[in-house]
Amino acid sequence: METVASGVHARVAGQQVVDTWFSAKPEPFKTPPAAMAEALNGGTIARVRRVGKHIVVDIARPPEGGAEVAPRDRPPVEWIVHLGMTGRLLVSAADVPVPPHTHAILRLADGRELRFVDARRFGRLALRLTGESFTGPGQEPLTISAAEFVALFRNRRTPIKAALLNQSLLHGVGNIYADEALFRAGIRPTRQASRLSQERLRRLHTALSEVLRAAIRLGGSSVSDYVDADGVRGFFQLEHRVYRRGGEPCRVCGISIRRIITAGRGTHFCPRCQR
DNA sequence: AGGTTGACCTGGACGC
DNA sequence: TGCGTCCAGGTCAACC
Repeated sequence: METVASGVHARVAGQQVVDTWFSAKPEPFKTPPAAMAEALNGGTIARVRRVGKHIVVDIARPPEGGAEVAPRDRPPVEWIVHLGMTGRLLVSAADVPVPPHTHAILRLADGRELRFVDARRFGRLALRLTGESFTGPGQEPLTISAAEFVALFRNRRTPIKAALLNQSLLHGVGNIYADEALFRAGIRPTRQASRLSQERLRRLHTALSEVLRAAIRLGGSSVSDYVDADGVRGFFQLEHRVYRRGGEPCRVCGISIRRIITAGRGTHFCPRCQR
């Protein structure tokens, strides 16, 4: 999400939205498409940023009314994009064919288009009109302190993997980075969070921060279809130690990586390196 | 209240 | 070719 947000920001910040189009599928829209169109048309993209797993597009809007009527200020809005599992946010020239499963198009003043494409329709689009800025449900994994991190998990009677994926605690850790951080911290994903020592929770805090920063540096993990705003894949998947490596040898000790289901998700770990 | 499970969707990979 | 099965960067509502 960080890679997508910074890439889209670099490409479209300052552009005016001259027209919008939305698909007829109901799933992607938490705000009705008509209301979204009304709020976005004529607005200017001030900034594109990441909040947890959400991408927030800040839209500044011109005053309402013309020469005859006294102009009325319109407050800025936030266009909230969640990519779900297969969502993409692409910036394309208008003559590039629109991919299948495109659900939203923002036509920009310079002729390019910002497109939201999502085959599985797990992604969501919404509009926020309220004054205060969107912060999301939990704490930011990249800025949380070690002490806050320990406090968040020390009383959770659930596998540490499930706790890491709980977005109301930490906002923005997904399945790949949960598995990779647990490997680097040497912690078995099934371990009850409340039974980990403060020392080990601190190690996990460090490992998570390092994994996320390394992934951002390499443009994200492209396991099957993740791409950035230009449709370019990331490279962090080449650094994965356990994710989707079930049956393959551990890069540290050589024994076979195991794949199990924890918290309803495919979970990968080394039985020797993670205790 | 906190924890766990299945449902929501489509498509790609693989086996027969 | 074609059909069935498993798998998937994530939430949610509905259960225990």
